[in-house]
Amino acid sequence: MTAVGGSTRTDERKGCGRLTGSARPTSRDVARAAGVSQATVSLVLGGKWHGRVSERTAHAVRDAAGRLGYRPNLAARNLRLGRTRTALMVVPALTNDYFARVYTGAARVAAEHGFGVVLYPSPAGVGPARDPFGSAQAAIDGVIASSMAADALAGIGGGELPLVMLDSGPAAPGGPPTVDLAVADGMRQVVRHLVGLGHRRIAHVAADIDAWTFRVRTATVAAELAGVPGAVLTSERCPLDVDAARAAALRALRPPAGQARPTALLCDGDLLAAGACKAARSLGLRLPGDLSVTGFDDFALAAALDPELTSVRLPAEDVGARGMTALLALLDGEAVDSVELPVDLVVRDSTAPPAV
Amino acid sequence: MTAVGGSTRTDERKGCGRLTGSARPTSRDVARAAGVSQATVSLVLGGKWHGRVSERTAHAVRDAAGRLGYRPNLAARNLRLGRTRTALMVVPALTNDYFARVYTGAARVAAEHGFGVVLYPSPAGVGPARDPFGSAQAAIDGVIASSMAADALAGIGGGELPLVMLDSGPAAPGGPPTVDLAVADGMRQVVRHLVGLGHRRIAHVAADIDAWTFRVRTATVAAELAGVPGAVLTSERCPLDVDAARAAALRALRPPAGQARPTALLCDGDLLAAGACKAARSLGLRLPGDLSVTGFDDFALAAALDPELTSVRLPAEDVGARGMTALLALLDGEAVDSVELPVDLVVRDSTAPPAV
DNA sequence: CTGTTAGCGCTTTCAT
DNA sequence: ATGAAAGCGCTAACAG
Repeated sequence: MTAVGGSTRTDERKGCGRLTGSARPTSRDVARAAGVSQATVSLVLGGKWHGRVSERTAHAVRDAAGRLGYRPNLAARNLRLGRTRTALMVVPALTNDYFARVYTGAARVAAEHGFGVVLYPSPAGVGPARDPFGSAQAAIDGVIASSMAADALAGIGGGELPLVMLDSGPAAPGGPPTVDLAVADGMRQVVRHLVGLGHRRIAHVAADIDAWTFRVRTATVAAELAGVPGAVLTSERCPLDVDAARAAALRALRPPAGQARPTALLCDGDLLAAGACKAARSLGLRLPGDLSVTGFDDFALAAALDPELTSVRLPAEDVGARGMTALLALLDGEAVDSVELPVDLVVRDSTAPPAV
Repeated sequence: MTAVGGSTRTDERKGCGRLTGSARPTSRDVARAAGVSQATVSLVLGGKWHGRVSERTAHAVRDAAGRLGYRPNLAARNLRLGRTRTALMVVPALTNDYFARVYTGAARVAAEHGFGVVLYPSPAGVGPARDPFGSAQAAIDGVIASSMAADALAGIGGGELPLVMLDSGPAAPGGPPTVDLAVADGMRQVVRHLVGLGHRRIAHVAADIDAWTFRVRTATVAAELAGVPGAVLTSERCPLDVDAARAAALRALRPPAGQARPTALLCDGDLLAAGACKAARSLGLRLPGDLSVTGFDDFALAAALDPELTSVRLPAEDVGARGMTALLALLDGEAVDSVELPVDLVVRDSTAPPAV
C-alpha cells in the first residue's frame, strides 16, 4: 500500500505531494556549498568543532546550511547512532486531564534534552492502536508507562527497553523505577478534613479498578477512619464514569432501614464526585448543607461543577517530568531512585459541617 | 549528553540499560540462522515473496525470525525507504476531550495502514515543546494540523510536507485539503431549538478566539436570529474557560436598565456553558425553568453537569479519521477533496420553554 | 527461486 | 585544521 509512484532510480527523487522541485538537501550538499567535507559539516552542525575546525570554516558551513535550509535526516542519524532520542509513553486514555498533563510534563523535559515523546494509548481504550513496535512507529529508546496500562506492556517488546513506571506503587526490588503520587496521604487529608468538619457517617464511592492507586485509596480511607471513635464507613464500588457513580451514590444514600444516611460522600475521583452530586440533587439534598462531597484528581471538572469540588490536586505535570527525568537517567546508565510526589487537598465549596 | 558508555567499536554492542546480554538480532542474523541471504529474509518478512521464494524457505525464515525475536530496525528501514510511515498531528492542547478524540480517530486509521501518529501540542499551550523538526522527534511523512494551532505551523518545516488542515474552514484553492465540521449547521440547530421553545431574548456567550470555527458560530447565530421576528440578540465575548464564562454570563444576565433579561444563554462551548450555569445559579435563577443554557462540543462535561447540557455533538473521532485518510491519500499522490462532517444537536435538560 | 550488490544520509575514526 | 572512508541495518535491482 501507499505506493508513492514508480520511483525506482535514485535520481528520480521522491516526488510525492507538494515538493517544490528541489529535493531536500543533504549534509553533502551543504559540504559542497561550503567547499568543505561532509565530516566538517557534521562536526560543525553537531556542535563539537571547537578547536578542530577554524572559526572561518565553521561560519561558512553554518551559512551554507542556513541558505539551503538544511535539516539533518533523522532516520540516518538514528541508524548511525543506534539511538532515536525518542521515548514512548503508554497511557490508558487521552480523554483525560490527568494523562494529558502528565504527557505535557514529560514532553517538556524531553524537549529540554532533545528528546521526543510519542504516545501510545493502550488498547484498553476504544481504539486498539496496534503494538507500536510491530507497526511502523518511530523506534524507541525507552518507555514510560502508566500502571493503569501495565497490561499493555506485556505484548510489547518493552520488556527489553529501559522502563519507568508511573503510579504503580513502591518499586519492586530489581524492578523498574517508579514515580508515584502520595495518594495515601491525599486520602488521609480528605478524611481528616471531613472528620474535622464533624462528619462521622461517611460513604466511600470507590473506583472499581484493580490498580495500586485505587487499592491504596480504599485501604487508607478504612485505616484512617478506623481510628476515629464513632465513625461509620460504608462503601460502594463502580466504574470510573459519571453515570455509574450516580447510581452508586444513590445506593449509598439510601441505606438499609434503621441505618442513618451518610453525611459525606468521599469519591475516588472528580468524575465520580460529579455523579455523586447529581445523585444528591436528584434526592433533593443540597450541597454542601445536607451532604458533603469530595473528589480526587482536581480535574478542570472540579472547578466547573457547582458547587466547586473539594478535591485532591495531583501534580500531574511533575509526574510526567520526573518520569522523563528518570528515564533519561536510566538511559545514561545512572542509578535511579523511585520518587513519591506530594499531593494537596484543595478545599472548595462542596464540603461543610454536617447538618445537626 | 546521554553518553551510553564508551562503546566505540562495532562488536562492543550498545550496552545501555537492561540488555540481557545478547544484542538485538539483525536481518543478517536471521539470514544466517535460516541459512539464506539477507535479501530473502527481507522478501519473506516484507510479505512480497509469493512466487519468488519457496514455501519451505519462507517458513525457515519466519521460524528463525521468531526464534531470535527479530524486529526490523525502523531507522534503517526509514533511511532506505525515505519514508517513516509516521504522521505529525499538531493540536493546541491535549487537556481537552475534543482533541483527544480526534487523535484517537487519526491513530486508528493510521494503525490500519501501518502508520504511527505523533502529537505536537503547539506552543500556544503551556508547555513550549520545541519545534519537533528541530528537536530529535521522529521524522515525519506528513502533517495534520488543527487550525487553532495554525500559527504553530509557521515556524515548523511543515510547509514542505503534505498537510491536512482540521476545522479551518473551506479549503483555499490550491491550499491544503481540510476536514471541517458543519458548525454553522450546528449553531443553526441550536438557535432553532431555542426559538422553537419560544425563546426570543437570547444572549450569545462567545469564545474570544480568532478562529474560523468561532467566527462562523457568531455569524450564524446572528444571521439565523435575524430572520426571527421579535428576536433580540445580545452577545458577550470571553476566553475559553469556566471562570471567564461565569463573568461574561453575569454581564449578559444583568442587562442595562429598561432591557429585559435574556431567557436563554447560547454558549460557544461546554466549558463556557458550565460557567454560565454557575452564574445563573449565583443569581438565584433555576435551570432550565428560569433560564435555558446550551453548550457546544458535547464533552464528557456536558453529561457531568447538573442539569445535563443540551449541546452539539461533534464527531471528533471522525474528524481525526478523515484527516488521516486524507493525508494518506495525499501521500499516495491522489487528489483529495475537502469534507464537511455533520454535527448533531443533543437535547438534554438545560433547555426548556421560557417562563411566562 | 535465491544470492550479490549497491546504496539511503549520517557520524566517526584515522590519516594527512 | 581538514578530508577520506567505513559502515549502521535495511530494501530493491539485477544476475545467476
